[in-house]
Amino acid sequence: MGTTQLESVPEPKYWHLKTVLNDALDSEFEVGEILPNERDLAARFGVARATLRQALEQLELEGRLQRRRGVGTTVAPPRMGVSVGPSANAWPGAGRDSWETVGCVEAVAPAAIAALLGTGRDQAVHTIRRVRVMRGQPVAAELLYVPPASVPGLPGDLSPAAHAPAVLRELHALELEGEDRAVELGSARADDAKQLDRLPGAPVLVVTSRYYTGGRVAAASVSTYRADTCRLTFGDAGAFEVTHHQQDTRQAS
Amino acid sequence: MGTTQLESVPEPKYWHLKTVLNDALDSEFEVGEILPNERDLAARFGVARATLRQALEQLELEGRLQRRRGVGTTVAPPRMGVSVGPSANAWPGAGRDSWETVGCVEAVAPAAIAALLGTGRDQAVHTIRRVRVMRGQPVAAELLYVPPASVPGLPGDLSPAAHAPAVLRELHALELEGEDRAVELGSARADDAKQLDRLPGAPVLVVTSRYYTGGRVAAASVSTYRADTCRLTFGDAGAFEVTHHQQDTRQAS
DNA sequence: GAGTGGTCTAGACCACCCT
DNA sequence: GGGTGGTCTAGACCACTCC
Repeated sequence: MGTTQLESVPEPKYWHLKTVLNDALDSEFEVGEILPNERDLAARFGVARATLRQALEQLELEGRLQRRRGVGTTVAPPRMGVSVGPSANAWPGAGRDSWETVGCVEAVAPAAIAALLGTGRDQAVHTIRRVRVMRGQPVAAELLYVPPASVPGLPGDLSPAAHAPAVLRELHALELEGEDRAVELGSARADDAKQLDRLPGAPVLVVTSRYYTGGRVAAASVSTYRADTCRLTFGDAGAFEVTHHQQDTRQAS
Repeated sequence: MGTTQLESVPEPKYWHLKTVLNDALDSEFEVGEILPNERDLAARFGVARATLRQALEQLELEGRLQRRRGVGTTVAPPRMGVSVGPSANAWPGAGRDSWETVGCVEAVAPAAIAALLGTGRDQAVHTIRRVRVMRGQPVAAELLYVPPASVPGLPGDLSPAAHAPAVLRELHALELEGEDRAVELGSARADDAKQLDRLPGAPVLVVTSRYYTGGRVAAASVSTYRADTCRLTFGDAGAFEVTHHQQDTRQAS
């Protein structure tokens, strides 16, 4: 029959649009520059606004664009390398790590956290809420869980303001023996989104950490990183110093 | 004035829909069970199909659902814990790690990879394409780059079939001194998507690794993991053995 | 061919930011 | 108030899978 089936896979419009815009961002725009609004862009490319938005959403997911309601769409800077690896970090809150404590309560943790800690179901744990800031931007919201058993020397009468520092101080006095970590994709809950200056549902990288001492889990944390602006770095050798976008590091084989 | 402004923040429909569906998945469905089709679901909830799809997309992003064109929407099992940490892995390809080599060429790497390796711009490197399989499913597509300088003992006359094993064998003979790693969110390119059994643009976790020997970068890799089905684990203590979804580990403070 | 999810359209209104 | 992105609608057609 000899049916030549070249071009038999029509590329979706939004996909083609995305590559066109991606190339344009490289060649015709500077970081921080604002793009034309969505209605104009859609008209210029001859597509519906929803189709254009599909392309913009992907580019935002990949960290190429930043969109803010009421303001506009701007070209995003390269992602920040954020160290979450072992070594330098040591105990959470140690070192000058640009974390800000937002709140601290002693409450019963959800079942999944209790499983992480290996504590009983209904046991209260110290719960510290913190925000990580880099270059003036919030990059992560975290909940740090510390069972009372891990900080036996903690005074009983603590003002809310003194609570978190005291727990962290006691924690740092222990010897850190090891760390566990997991990363997965999630979407920002309303409270995290607010602290990350994003809308609810924004894509985030959820980092779950366990800190060991004496063969037991002394603390655990769940950190929610902005997926659009952050590249998480692990490893003893320190953060990458790469100035390229991840797309550039991938090619067909 | 005393204007009570309760409920002044109307939740988007798709967001409310998402939580309703999420709860229903926990209580009324089993893993692997197929949901009603999108048109029926939309009608049942009294919303447009596009609105329902927005909710389904988020749930798929969070690993709760799996959708396949022409088939339907099913309830996804909990994400697989995939170890990408140091230690056990050692050199890429060492150990019984369920990687399958798909191809191998010697070609000039893109500029970003050359920067990662610290090699010259136009230098050819061994490029090995591999796929990682777990529980019968492809979970990652990888490109492993090895400069010829790292494998000086490599024979010159290699058949395509013998190329990749020979490069890996030479690599494993070196002493691995350290590893660097970074994780960021991306969307699957067409070629990766095909090997991951997903559509182009599907969300992926891109892991960029550098392997050191003799104080230099001996190899580098870019691995593309399915974000919907994988939870990446790091750490010396081995993979987490958590059976909960990440949503369950997060709560308001 | 019937049924599924994926793409696309052309509109509308809303929430938010700025001036 | 005017402009931006965010949400929502009610349709249509396409690509794919399975019977």
